Amino acid sequence: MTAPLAHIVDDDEAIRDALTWLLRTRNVSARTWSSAEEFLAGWQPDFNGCIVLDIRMREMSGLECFDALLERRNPMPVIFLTGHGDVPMAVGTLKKGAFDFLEKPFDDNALVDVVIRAMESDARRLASQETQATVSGRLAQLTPREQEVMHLVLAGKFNKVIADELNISMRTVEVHRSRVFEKMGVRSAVELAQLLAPGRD
Amino acid sequence: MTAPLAHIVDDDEAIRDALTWLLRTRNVSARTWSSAEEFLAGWQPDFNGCIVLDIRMREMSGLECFDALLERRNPMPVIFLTGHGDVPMAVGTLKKGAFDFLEKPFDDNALVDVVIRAMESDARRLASQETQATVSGRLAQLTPREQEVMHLVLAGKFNKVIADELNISMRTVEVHRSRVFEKMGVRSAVELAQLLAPGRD
DNA sequence: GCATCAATTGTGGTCATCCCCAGTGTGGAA
DNA sequence: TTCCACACTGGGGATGACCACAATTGATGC
Repeated sequence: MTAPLAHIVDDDEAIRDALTWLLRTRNVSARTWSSAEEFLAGWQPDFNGCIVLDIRMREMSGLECFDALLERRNPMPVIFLTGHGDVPMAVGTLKKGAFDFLEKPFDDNALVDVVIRAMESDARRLASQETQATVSGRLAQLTPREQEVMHLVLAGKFNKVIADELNISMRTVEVHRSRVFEKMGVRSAVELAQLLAPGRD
Repeated sequence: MTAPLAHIVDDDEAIRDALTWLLRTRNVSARTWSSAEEFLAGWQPDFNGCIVLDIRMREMSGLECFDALLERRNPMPVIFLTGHGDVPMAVGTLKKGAFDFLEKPFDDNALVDVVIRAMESDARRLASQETQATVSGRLAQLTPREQEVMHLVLAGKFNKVIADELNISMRTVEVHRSRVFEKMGVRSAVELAQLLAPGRD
C-alpha cells in the first residue's frame, strides 16, 4: 500500500510549489503533476489521499480529467481549484462526487483544511474497504455448496430444513455450516449475520 | 401521513404560479408559500416531497430558511433557485446537503426533472424510515432488562455466559430472550441480528 | 496410479435452545 | 387493598447445534 499523498495537478509550476510548501508545513505529503495527462498516466488504483485539481489547464482540463477518473473508479476525494468557475460547473462537479470546489484566490489555510478533511475521509474509506476486502476474500474461499448452505443459514432456517431443501442429510449440512464458520472466522450464526449485514451480498 | 408535495417558496407570485402549473402538467402536486417565514410557520415534521426555495426574498432569505430547516431536521430535499448566486454559495449549500442549485433563467423541463428526482429520493427516504420506525417502536417496547439481554445475545454470547454476567439464572435469561424474540417479531437470533445490523444501536 | 479436495453420510454424545409446567417478590396504578 | 407488569427462579423434556471419530465417492492434478 502506498502512503497517503495529496496529488496536486496543475500546469503552473508556481502554484504547484506554493501548494506543496503549504501542505508540507502542515505535515501533509504532496506529489505534483504538471498536467492532467501526466497524472492519468501515472495514476494507480492503490493511490490514496486526495487530488487537488486545477480546472483550466493547457491540454486536458480538470473537468475532463475528473470524468476520466470517475470512469476508472478513482476513490480519492477530488478538490477543484479554479479562477473562472461558474455555478453550473461547481454544482455539476459536486453532484458527481467532487469533495470541494474552491475559487481563486483562496485562503491558504482554508485550502489546507479542506485537503486535510479530504485525506481523513479517504483514510476512513480505506479502512472500511479493507475490512470489506477481508470479508470478500473469505467468501471467495467458500465452496459453492458452502455458500449455498450459508445463505440458508442466514435465512434463519434450521439444519433440518436446509437438508431437506438441498436433498442432503442433516449431517452434511452440519459439516458445511461448520466449515463456513471456520473459513469466515466467526463462531456463531449471529456473528456471521453481523459480519455480512452491512454489505449484504 | 400527508401526501407528497413540492413546496414552492418564493415571494414572486408570477414564479409561484408558473412553477405550480409546470409541475401540475407533469402530475406533481405543489403547494405555494409566499415567504420563508410563512413556510417555516406552516412547516410540519411529517411533510414529505421536496422544497423549491428561492434565495433572494424580501425578508428572510432562502439561505437563512435553509439553515432554519436544517436545525429542525427537515428531511425533505431542498432545491435552490437563484438569479444572483455565486460559486461559494452554491458549494456551501450543496455541502450542507442541498439537493440542487439552479440559476435563473432555468430550463423548465430541467427543473421539473430535478423536482421529480428529489421527490423520488424523498419517497425512498420515507420508505426506509418507516421500517426503521417499526424497529425503533419495537425496541421501545422492550423492558430495560430485555434490552440488556438482547445486546449480550447480539454479542454472540451463550445464555450461560449472559446469566453469569448479569448474576441471574440461566432460566431467567431464557425467558428474557424469548420475550425479546416475541416482541421484535423474529424467530431466531440470526433474524434479530439482521434486523438490527443496518441501523446498529 | 496416487494425492488432494469437495461433497457426502453415519454413530454417539455434549451442550444450548426452547417451551411446557409452576412459583416468588416488588413496585406502581386503579 | 387489589391488581398488574416486571424481574426472577425452578424442573423436565423435546429439539437443534456442535463435535470427535470414521468413511465413501468423484473430480482434478502430478
